Amino acid sequence: MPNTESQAPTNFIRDIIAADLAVNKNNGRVHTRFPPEPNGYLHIGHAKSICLNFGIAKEEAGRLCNLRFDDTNPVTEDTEYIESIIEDVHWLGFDWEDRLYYASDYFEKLYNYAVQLIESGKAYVCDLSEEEFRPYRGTLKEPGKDSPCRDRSISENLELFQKMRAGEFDDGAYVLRAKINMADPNVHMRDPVVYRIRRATHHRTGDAWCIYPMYDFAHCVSDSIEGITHSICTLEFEIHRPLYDWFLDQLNVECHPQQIEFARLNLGYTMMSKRRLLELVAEGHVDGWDDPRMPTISGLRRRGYTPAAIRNFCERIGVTKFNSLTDIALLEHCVREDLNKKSQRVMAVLDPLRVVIENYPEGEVDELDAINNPEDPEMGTRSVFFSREIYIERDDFLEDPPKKFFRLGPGREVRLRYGYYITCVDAIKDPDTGEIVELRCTYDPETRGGSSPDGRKVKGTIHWVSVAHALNAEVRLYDRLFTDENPLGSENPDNYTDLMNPESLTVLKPCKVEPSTRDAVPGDKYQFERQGYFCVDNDSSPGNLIFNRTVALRDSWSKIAKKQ
RNA sequence: UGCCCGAUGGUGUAAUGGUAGCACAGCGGUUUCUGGUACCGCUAGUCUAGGUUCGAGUCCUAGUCGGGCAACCA
Repeated sequence: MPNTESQAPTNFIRDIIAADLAVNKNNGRVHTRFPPEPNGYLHIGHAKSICLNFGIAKEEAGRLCNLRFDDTNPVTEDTEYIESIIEDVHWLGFDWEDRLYYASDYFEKLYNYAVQLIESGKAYVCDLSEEEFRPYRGTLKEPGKDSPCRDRSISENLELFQKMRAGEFDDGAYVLRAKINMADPNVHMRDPVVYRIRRATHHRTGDAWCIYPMYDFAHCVSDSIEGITHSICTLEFEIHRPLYDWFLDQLNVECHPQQIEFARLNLGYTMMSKRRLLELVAEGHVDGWDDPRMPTISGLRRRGYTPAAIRNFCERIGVTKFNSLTDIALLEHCVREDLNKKSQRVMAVLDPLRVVIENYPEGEVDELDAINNPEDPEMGTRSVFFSREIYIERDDFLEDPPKKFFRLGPGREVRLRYGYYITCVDAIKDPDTGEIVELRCTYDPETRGGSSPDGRKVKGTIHWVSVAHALNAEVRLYDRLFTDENPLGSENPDNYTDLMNPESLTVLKPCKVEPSTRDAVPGDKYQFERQGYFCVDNDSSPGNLIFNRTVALRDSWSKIAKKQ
């Protein structure tokens, strides 16, 4: 079935696949894979790759996409990351059926392929240490020179490699190198390391191995083993492609996938480096991988983003080979668009100002009808409770309202959403600070439900919550994590923590929310009318409601106010 | 002075030799019991110089600018 969510725009990778299909390459098969290393949590940049790889597979029946963990470096990898990655890819809405693989599953095969390489004289065991080898590698401009071990006999290489596996040498004492060309202008082709000795307990194979294959060898062979047709990766691997092809050519395998590179996602005011993200977590600059300010999938989930919004974003940004910096406003647009259609509306007062309706009888309660979602009548209606004392938003009242301010002011009339028209008759101030502590208003009983029999118009409608019925809640407002659009793009990328936004988190407490949210559970999403989309946080509980602001509503008043 | 890749409005992208289009952002308007949504309109672009062609964003040449590459990381 074609993708019904949106007609996916074409891109150069789809074009390549279409061209391959046209000449019946791979017998018409299309098989991709998403190959994360389990050394960190997935971020929105990985979502781009996931949507691309799984998206291509989803396009037509018979196409497949594997999930494969590229777990060849036990030092940095962990099962915690495996679990989070599996959860995140599923949450995004993709499925690999029974094709969950690990490069570590192929360790034995990989070893045998390495032996094959040695036997054909294409690899040798080198006893130069990392440091000793450095001068042999040459520079970007100058060729390297051959290792003294380069001409070791095949039988000796075989024996040494076997002993490497058997644990007879110290870490780093020997490596297996591909015998390619020390003068190649591409430094990755200058006899790259294929296997290194590393006594580290692997999260899946334990201590079964003390030698581990390098990426360039493990990755192409793993792709080949799985019958991958199109091996899609990011631009920084472009320079590795000749090596990818070299290994598969030497090994004479039946499946030789085509590596295709695309530009990774860069998003403004955040960063996509797993290493840097890990630092933010480890150094306590954020609350964890799922801190709602993080660009991780788990952070976005906790923030209230939906899988559909993220998938849609990934479609819209396109796929090219050009390094770009995507405007965060596009991501925000995508969540608003999705949440607007789906969210239950509710009234919540974030910065409460008490209002007494002087002519409303004490002790009386009115039950009013409110629409749950004007975008979706099927979501029905609910009751909101009105009484003599209510809270309104502090910034919905101005003592000296400027032009075009449609809300409350002395002597002004506004509509309470789904309620009555009220007119402000007095503003009571704290005698010491001058701060307004309470408003005195009157209501027009004829305007119940929000319209007047005489047809008079009010320009403003404001949200409110009955004091007697309001629930207390904590509300967490989030802003961009960095003050710089490209925090790692400065001259000194190491100082990125200097660029962190001290106001990225604002906690509001106590806020006043409608009683209909009483039983809200983590993950529940609401639109707080006139304010934004909010999501119940993981820390929330029935007696202690906590909401995260996913994204604010578009606010044209703030633009007008700024201009004045 | 090495190798690889790239260049289209402010941003992200489309146009496969034939009217430079879409989305976001910005600006203006209509509708509205959310200053939301929806709808309408406006602003704004082919890195430069040559060449091929009836015709070039697209092909060729030269230049300019940007990114990547020298881990026993992926």
